[in-house]
Amino acid sequence: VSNQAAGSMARTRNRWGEGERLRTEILDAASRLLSELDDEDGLTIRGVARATGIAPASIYSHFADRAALLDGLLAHEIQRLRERIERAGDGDGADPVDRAREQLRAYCDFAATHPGHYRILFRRPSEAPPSAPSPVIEILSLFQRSLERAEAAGRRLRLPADRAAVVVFTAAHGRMALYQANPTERSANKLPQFIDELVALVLD
Amino acid sequence: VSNQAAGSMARTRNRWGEGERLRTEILDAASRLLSELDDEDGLTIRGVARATGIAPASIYSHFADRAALLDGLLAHEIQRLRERIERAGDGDGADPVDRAREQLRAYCDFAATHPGHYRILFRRPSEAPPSAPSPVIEILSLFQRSLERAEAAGRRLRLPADRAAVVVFTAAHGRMALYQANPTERSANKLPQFIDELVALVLD
DNA sequence: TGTACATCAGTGAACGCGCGTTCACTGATGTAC
DNA sequence: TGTACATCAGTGAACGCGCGTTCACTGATGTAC
Repeated sequence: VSNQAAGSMARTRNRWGEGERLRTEILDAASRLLSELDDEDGLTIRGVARATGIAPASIYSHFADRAALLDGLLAHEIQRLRERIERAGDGDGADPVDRAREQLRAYCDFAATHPGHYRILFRRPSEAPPSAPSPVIEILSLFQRSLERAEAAGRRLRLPADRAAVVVFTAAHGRMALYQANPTERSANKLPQFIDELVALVLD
Repeated sequence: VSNQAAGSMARTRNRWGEGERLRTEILDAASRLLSELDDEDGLTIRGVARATGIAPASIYSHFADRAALLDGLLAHEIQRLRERIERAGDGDGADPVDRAREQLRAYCDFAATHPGHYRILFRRPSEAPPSAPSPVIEILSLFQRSLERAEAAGRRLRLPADRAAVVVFTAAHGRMALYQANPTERSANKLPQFIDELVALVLD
């Protein structure tokens, strides 16, 4: 049974004690919607309810309000991206620099193929105090750890690993933001070259 | 006479033949609004009209619709930023690398102090065909020219100037986007260091 | 010089719409005795 | 085993709101004769 279809498709309600499953269904539907709209403005309570196949009021059993829904979606997407990057770094090739490069590729690939999901990652959660670190910092840490492993394996960096990670991560993000503002095929083709140059720049 | 005040302040209408002046007033009011909201969602026809001190219908004499208004605002802000960067590069210090660094500083400073204006720069204009270059490319070109001047003055780069410009610009943009998602004082204090590292990375 | 008319800058009221949120509810499934 | 009741998952209708856009208009300033 598919829930992604519009109106006519009836949803079978969850069984007793399984009400929490709807939370995941809502997030999945919102995620699907985000990939079509590629813009969080279109992510409305009513729109998500339509995409999930439920009544708008049903959202409120699982999220306090629209802001909480977007926060939940952000956490959902951050986790998806983190898993992808970690998997990309698990390659059996022993060279830690190659693995860091693979992680960078996974990051850029996610941004290129899921622009809507990517954009939401940089939202500041609404409930969090201004002092709390943005969730994207988690992603930055992944790159930092990879560079530290490369250093531990004897590769020399031109900057301390934490600073090099900031350069690599911000350049990748900036590049993808630029690509999203101007997604030409020519630009997409140059992405691998960009990644290679970026890694080469921080290596000694 | 100030137009920035709310309702009670009456606006004196422009004289015959000077109707075009309202266009600028609208863009200025929208720009002011953008710096308060730091979010383009809040930029509504009615909101801009309120900030300008005119009736919503009056916007339509100068902009076809809301999308055209946002396009006009984008062009307005791009020009402001370009002027700042060009002025920063006009320093009397002869060293072209110092001048490039100053331009980069001006760029980051604009992003840090005008987050709302900065964010709108990466909007894709609505009327433009998908093949048209995004207006931010203009800014990228400024950095490329600076690096080419440095090369012409005998400084060696680790990458061709056009590729180095992409790295420098995207890293700066990514860094500022990260800062906006997570604007801590600690992060702001490290900005000069980041800029220095970035310039050093592309130099041989 | 007067006067009829055109043009200009801008308005006020109304339209239909989709939104976030609330509230009393329904019907199925579990539990206590 | 039956039965009264509690709890669960989820609904339908309604609310008030601000939005983009349209339309016929107003009053001041210019121009033709």
